[in-house]
Amino acid sequence: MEAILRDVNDEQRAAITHGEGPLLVVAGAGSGKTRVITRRIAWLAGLGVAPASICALTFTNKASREMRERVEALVPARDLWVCTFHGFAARVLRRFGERIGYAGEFTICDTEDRTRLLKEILKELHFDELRVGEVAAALTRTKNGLERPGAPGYRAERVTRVMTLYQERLRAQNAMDFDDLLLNLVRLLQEDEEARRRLQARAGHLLVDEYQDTNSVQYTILTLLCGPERNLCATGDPDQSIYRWRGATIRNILDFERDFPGARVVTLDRNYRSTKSILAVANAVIRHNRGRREKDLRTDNAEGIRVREIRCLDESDEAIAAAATVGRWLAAGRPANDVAIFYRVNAQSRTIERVLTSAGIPYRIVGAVEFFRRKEVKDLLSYVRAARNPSDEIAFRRILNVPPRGLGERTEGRLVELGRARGVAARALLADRSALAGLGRARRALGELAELLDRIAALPPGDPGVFLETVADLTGYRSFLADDPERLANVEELINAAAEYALREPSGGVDGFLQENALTSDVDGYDAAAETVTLMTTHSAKGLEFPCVLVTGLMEEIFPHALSLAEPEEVEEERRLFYVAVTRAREELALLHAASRLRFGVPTPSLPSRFLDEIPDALLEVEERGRDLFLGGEVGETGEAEFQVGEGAPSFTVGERVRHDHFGSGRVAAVASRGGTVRITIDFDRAGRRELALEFARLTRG
DNA sequence: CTATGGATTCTTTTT
DNA sequence: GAATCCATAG
Repeated sequence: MEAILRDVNDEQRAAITHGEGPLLVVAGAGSGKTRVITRRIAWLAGLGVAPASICALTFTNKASREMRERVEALVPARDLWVCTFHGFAARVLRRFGERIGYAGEFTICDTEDRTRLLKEILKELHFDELRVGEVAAALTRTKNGLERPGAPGYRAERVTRVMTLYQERLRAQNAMDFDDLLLNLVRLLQEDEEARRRLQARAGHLLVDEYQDTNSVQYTILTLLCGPERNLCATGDPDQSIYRWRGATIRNILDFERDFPGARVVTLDRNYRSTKSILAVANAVIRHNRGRREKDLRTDNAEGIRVREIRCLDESDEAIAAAATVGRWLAAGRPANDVAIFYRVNAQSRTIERVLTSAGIPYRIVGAVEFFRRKEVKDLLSYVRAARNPSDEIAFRRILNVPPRGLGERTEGRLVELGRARGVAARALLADRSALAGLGRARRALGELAELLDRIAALPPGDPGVFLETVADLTGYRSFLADDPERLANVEELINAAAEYALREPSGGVDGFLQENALTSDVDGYDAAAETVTLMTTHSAKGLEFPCVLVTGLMEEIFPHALSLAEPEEVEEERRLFYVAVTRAREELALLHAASRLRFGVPTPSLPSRFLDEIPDALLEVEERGRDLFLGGEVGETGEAEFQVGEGAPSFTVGERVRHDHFGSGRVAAVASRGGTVRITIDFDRAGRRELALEFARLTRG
């Protein structure tokens, strides 16, 4: 018990040890919020609350994984539910789905599946004037209960028709999209009293992280789930609300006391993460949001070094500046995983990657081209889906002609048409010889496909690793990809991921694996042990912290993003996003922007972000870059970054005396090449032994 | 039916 | 610049 209350302040203690009834923890960035939640769970367990009646919900997989790990460090957490809202819904619906009309092995459709389906419907109905993106947006808005009443008109009517058809098609395939998961959970909780009672027991103590990001559907889930006991502990920070576009309403957190009368409210505003310099920047910027309760984060941490603003020429130059800054940190002896680089949109990562690669700086991207969304991975998984859920037409049509077996558009169209006419899934037709009679030459190939799918369907579903291995084998997918080693490697990685899942969740089986990866974008924590710089969007950075942070692309129309500029409220959300970025940093923070950027491939002048103007000059150390200031980097004729390291990095021999800007003088103990970089180990006279990246260390002899 | 190249369109952020 | 769509040749 003592461990649970070690190193906590009065407010944190109050939250951790709060008894029954609703509790709201308004927790500023870096104020120990996760610590409070995890210890509160441990505290409850210590009081004798059964772990099986504690349930902690988060928004991202990353957050739930971290929370689970940290709880496990305190108490045995096997029976505890720690998962995302969507994960929770999927798990529940897998068990109770048939009570609201879904078969057990329903399919979860991702964004790509949704886009495909919508596109097809638009084509079918000849609604050429509607764009997929527009309909998709309307769909989510509607499902999240935010569609404004709006003027009913010809266009809106058509959108509604598409949405209705979309929903029917999903239903017919025994499939749900992400939004349906939550909606169906609401339906289950509302309509099925027994299920509700059982789930309420499961959520005897309900904890929700990032409460400011809940939307109205999630809010409904929470109120239904926490039942009359109302043992709901919500934590959040209005200043970090960044999912308005997904329907999140700050109202939920602002109205907590009204929604849950008698709630206790604890405010944590002491920051334990960042230096004073960094917090000053964060406070200065967020102050510009209106309609916000005045609150500054305070800290007893050191002043620290000033936040750096780096003015660059263009995107390549910005990437070079980022690499050079990272290089300096590495050279100063920081491990690479101390460092994170943030950007506003995923597309920005490409340039940075290129430069980091040529600079030999190891990096890892969190959530970019998501592993489970890659073509080859989705193809193989579609075989599994089609075999496990015979109604899954999206999956079936995806693999119909992959690898190519002479079944083209025509055949696909006929199959679908025929299926619709008979009211069965296209795949079911394969079993029916007479149905195929009119299909001419394709019949033979279809027969073979039917046999293949039957064989897959007959495989034991217990071990997903073996299952996928066999699927890759039976489909001939490997030889199909024979001359594409990168994709082939992805296939192997998928099989590995399945095998790993089998070890982690022995009872999950291939269906559990399907479900998990539908809700996971990349192979998280895949090489967590590796010493690498982390690249990610600012959205994915929420909840994390790093000693050294670089925020790139601080230009108008990027950050804040162009699409947010029309609405003041959306600009405020961008500002909160920037606030999130800044408050991730513990010790060092650099803010980068460029005078020019590529827009649809055309160089376009760009202004520094308004957020930079909101920071008082005195808080920033400005680094101005120009052609002659490049630290070994140069913009080549192609506009590509060519990162060269000085005059060819000088070589040193073991035993030689060297000098370093920061660490002073010392003796070379070892030189080794690792992962494309030359690492040099030096015994410094005063700083002790350090391993540095030679190319960035800027060592001199003597 | 497939492969190809040229035209077109596109851009937030996540589950 | 890149991904996706579409028309045309093989």
